[in-house]
Amino acid sequence: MSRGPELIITEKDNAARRIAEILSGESAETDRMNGVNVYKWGGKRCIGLSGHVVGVDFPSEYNDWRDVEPVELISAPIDKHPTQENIVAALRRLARNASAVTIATDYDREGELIGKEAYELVRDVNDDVPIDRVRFSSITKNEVTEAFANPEELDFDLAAAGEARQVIDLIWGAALTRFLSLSARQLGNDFISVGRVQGPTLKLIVDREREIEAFDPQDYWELFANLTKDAGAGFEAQYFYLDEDGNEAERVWDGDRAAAVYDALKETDTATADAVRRRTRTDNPPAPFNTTQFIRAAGSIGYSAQRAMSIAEDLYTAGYITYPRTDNTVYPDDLDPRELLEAFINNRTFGEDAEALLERESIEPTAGDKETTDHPPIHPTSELPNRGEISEDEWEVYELVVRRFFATVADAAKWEHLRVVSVVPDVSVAADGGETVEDLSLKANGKRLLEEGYHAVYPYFNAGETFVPAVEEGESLAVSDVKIEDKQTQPPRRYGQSRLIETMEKMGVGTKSTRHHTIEKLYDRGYVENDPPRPTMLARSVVEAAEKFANRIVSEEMTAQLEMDMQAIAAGEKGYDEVTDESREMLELVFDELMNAGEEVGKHLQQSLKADKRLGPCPECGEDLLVRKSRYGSYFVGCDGYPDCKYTLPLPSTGKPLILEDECEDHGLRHVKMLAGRKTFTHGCPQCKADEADEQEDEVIGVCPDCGEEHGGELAIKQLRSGSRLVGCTRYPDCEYSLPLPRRGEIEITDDRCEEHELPELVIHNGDEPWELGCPICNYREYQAQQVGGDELESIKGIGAKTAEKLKSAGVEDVKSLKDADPDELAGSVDGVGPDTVRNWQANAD
DNA sequence: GCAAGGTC
Repeated sequence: MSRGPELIITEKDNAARRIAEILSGESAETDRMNGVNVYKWGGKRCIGLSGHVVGVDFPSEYNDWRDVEPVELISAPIDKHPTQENIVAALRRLARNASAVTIATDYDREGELIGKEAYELVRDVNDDVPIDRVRFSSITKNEVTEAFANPEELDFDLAAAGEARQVIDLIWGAALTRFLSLSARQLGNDFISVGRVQGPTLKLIVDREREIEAFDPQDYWELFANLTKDAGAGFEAQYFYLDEDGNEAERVWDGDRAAAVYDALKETDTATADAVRRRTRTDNPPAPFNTTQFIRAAGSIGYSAQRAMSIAEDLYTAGYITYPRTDNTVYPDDLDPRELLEAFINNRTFGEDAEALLERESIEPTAGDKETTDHPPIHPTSELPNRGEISEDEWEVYELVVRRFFATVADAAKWEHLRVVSVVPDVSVAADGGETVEDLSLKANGKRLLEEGYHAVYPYFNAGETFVPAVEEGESLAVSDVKIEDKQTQPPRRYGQSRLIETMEKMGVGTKSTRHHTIEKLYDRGYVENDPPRPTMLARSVVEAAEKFANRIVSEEMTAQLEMDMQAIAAGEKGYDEVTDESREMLELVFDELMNAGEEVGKHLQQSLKADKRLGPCPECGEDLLVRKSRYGSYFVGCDGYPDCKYTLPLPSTGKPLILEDECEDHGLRHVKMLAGRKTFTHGCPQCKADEADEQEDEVIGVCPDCGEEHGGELAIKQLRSGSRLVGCTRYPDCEYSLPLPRRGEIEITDDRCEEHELPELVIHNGDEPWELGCPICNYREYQAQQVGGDELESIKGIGAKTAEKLKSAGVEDVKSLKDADPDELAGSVDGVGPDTVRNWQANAD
């Protein structure tokens, strides 16, 4: 047995650092090995992996999609190989002479598998070192020391359950993806993918679109009247009746009847308050954040799922919030809410709220339904960021997390609901050729916030009140302002990103760490566009093909079945081989059907791909004009009749084109929008844009500074056929001098001239405020000067204007000198900055 | 160049 150090292996660097701190009593030092952090103290070494450091895949001879029949993948061998070479190498080096190894990966199924992967890597280089496993549900002193005092064994059955999932996902995903891609001849970047998680997610979106299309809107009417008590304030009440089942209904489906009730109400002066009901309702504070609910809340303040998670990950890495990937909605016992609140009392933004919360005698946090053992619900840590140090977006998300924590320890709110039903008795209603005498009912629901409770600290929920005055039963109310609104039933709404993630969670599809990635993947694959995501024709085709031949891959059943099998493997009731063999057999059956349908499926997919690019008829030959991509990566409009028809139209050079539903009335072409993040804009009909440019004469405004003297080139305002405008040389393409101009607005050429460049000052008229752009050369120079250069401190994540100022006064002027600085030394000379923060900046600068 | 799952 070797007498080397004892090695501890965690799932990620962050956990390694914290565990080392706890076990060493903060005396651990950081070493770098192959670019990986290794924490060392006494005879111990602690290294963090990066999740899975090995991956499963087919051997390289299966790499060529055209050489291998997709069906062959079902029985192909599967290899495990390192995917994070440097970490694997460091781990091997440390393991070789370790005297003991402890696996301390996350306490969940995937963590057990990651632990087994580490186990195998250790065993490769060290046959006899004892390997333990420790389990703890949060990285705190008590839990960690307790766990390390009572080490356990690795659970190989649980890890095997995870391995079965890996293999089944790989085989089904790879074989079917290759089959669809090959059949539609979509190889390279534009392959057509399916998988156990993306399949059902895409089907959700496609199914909803089918419902929307099949929806048959129904007309109905709603009636309202204003009721007034004495001379007091009026309130709105809505007409209702009892339907066949005796339920209250507000929608009137018969137009004649609606009109008759309207006429009758208009003739009415007074109604009588018939039933007044007052109720107090408790409005409990929300449960702690898990990933899904966090994404949902961030969505309600305008962040996409992807963006919200990316910000949360940054806040986590910086140490301001806990781990953002969690299913847990119950705070662990070791979280002392009082202590955490105290960390906020001196903060400008949160201090008052924290103090108010602390003033109460008891603090009882809320709890959700799910309690897991790997990570706590998302909550702020006791380390607070300076507002100026993080970006606006980061601050907004951070505030959301802080306030959610506040809400979970705040009091319930109390509402008073007041319902007033008023009746207009014995009204004659003339409809359907007859006349009836009936009582017309009007109802109003008011609500008033009696106790603000958690709303005081958590303003993200609607706490709006509806006013209805105190009315006594039998009281007489004046009727006025009778209104009738004609409406239509609406189709179901498309899933937004956060609703999609919630639904995936409910179906048990994907995990807290992957759901937002899956949605992003659907965008990347060209299956959905826009936000909320809308399916393309390709997506429908893929779902249709799958429904017909491989329904499992688009059904949530596959995950449900897999989950059961994994539990059986973990419980020792089923074997890994049994489960994977069964799955292989099922896929064989799928391919029995699929093999004969390749051509048909491929044709259908190709038609849909074309439909997704179709703009409308070619003016020269009548075939379809399609959005195409040039060899150089730019987009243009070309004819499907190519090479017989060579008609083309240009598209703007920025962004990725999205074909809109609107169609140009003149040319029958769909409008185009260019997606380019913040610079997204609508291009419109490309034919109109080209025509405009053809009609527009270039307007000369001065002499070209590059070639004017030598060749007499002049500067002119030009409108290009691609829709963009610029100031360019009349000798183009011999002289390429150009300055950008805004895409929109009318350009006014004033009589004022710039003295330096002898060009007229320009004014852009777009909307209310004219924009004085000035001399185009000066304007461009200013614009360039404003762009933050690569050597500016502020280009580093985590450094805002204020911090940059402080750093400069400490003698750190640019990125290079920051990277060269000694963290401890620099931290000593800048207020409110610790050495770890400096290290973070240095890492971000790379 | 396929999946889904970790982590960054």
